[in-house]
Amino acid sequence: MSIQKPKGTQDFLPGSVETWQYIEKTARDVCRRFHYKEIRTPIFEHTELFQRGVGETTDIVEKEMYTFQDKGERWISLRPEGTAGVVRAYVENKLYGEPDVSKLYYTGPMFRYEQPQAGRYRQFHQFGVEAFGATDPAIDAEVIALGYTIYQELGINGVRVEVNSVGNPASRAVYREALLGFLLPKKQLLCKDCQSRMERNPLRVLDCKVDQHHFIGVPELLDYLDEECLSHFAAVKKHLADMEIPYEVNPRLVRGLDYYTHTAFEYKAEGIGAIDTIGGGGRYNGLVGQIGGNDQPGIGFGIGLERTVLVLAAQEVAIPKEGELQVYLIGMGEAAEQEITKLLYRLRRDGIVAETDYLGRKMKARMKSADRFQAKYVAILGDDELAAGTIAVKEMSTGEQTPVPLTQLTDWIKARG
RNA sequence: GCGAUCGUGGCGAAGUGGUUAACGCAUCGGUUUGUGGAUCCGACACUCGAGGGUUCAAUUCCCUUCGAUCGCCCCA
Repeated sequence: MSIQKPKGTQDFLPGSVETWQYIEKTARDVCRRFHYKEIRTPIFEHTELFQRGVGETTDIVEKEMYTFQDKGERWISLRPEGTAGVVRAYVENKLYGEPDVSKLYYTGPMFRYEQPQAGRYRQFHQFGVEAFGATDPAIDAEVIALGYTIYQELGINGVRVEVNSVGNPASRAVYREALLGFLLPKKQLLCKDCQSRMERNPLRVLDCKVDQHHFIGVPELLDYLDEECLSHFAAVKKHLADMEIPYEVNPRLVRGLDYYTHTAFEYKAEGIGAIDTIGGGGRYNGLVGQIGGNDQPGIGFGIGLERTVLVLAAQEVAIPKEGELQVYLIGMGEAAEQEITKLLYRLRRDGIVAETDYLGRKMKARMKSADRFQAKYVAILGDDELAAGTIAVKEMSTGEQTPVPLTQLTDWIKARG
């Protein structure tokens, strides 16, 4: 039996990889204008980084990481998300010593051992940004706007931005108690999932899809935020409004990673199966300190690229094509073939996308190839042309054929486009 | 981790416990020994994800395993 790719991984073949390039190019360009710089960090890190950063009790760290011991008996994990590694690099390279806010972006593969389903893979890809060193709510809004702009410029419609504040650890602890006080008497009425959520992460109970009617009168997190949290959240919303970023406050938006404080947000889209979150992030003011740096605030998000691809496909967004074949060369006879080798290389160096036949096929088959490649022109060189020092150039869309001096082929193609 | 459905040539897709595994698309060749996108003719699966079992006989029945799709949990 031939070897198959590991479960939950994908090959990105020519024809679909262009979509990925389009997303990456667009995202990079938006980051450039927002003045974020790329950072590249290892795909694997010490396991401890994720235990400390993502949170020891999260599902991700508890049961979804690809963890192994290397030959030096170090515990290593493939990164399950992007933030922890960037924070580590920020601390290790003492970027906090720089006078300005560190505004970084990254893209690459992440790994989680999960059951694959629509929009979920074991190796998946994220594009993310992180901004360190500022607590100004304007940065929160900038980060949210950046992500929104990427979706806009990709040509995706109907992306919803949901925002919330999860407060600081102190106010969240108070809320947690109040919430449990409300839920405990109703515990038997709730679905099985919620009963187990109550123990592991009570805030997530509010996400429940079956039992919403039990939650009438439930205490809301926003009511438990202190003055500082509230004014920060208000300022974020003000900045979003100033930029005319459409957003909705979702008081029940809770994120799955432990490190979030204050601002939490998600980007949502319809039509890609059971999953609707295509990106998400938030502020993490305690994280840098936990990783071992001096305590700098930070905020960021991650965009799920597989999910973005699904949305682009669902909305039938046209992907701009690049590198289309301009000319297909055909040489008939030994002398002509020799000349084709030289001509082909010269065209390519001159910036023309050029191709020829390598299967020794007949004229008709070569024409078919050129047609399949959607070549703009076919240039045919035989004994007659060779003697005249020209090449017969056929424009495929019109069928019109003209002799062009061999030395002028590049200029002729460039002039005609 | 749990559940459902599925796995036949490059792709899509029929099929049956038993002599040659439909068909469509694509591909290749021919009709035209230097000209594509149309038509016609022809070629193209020692084999039905893998392993084992039942049977005189299995692609078709059973088990295991691998994978895919979708959903739950969780998340991007």
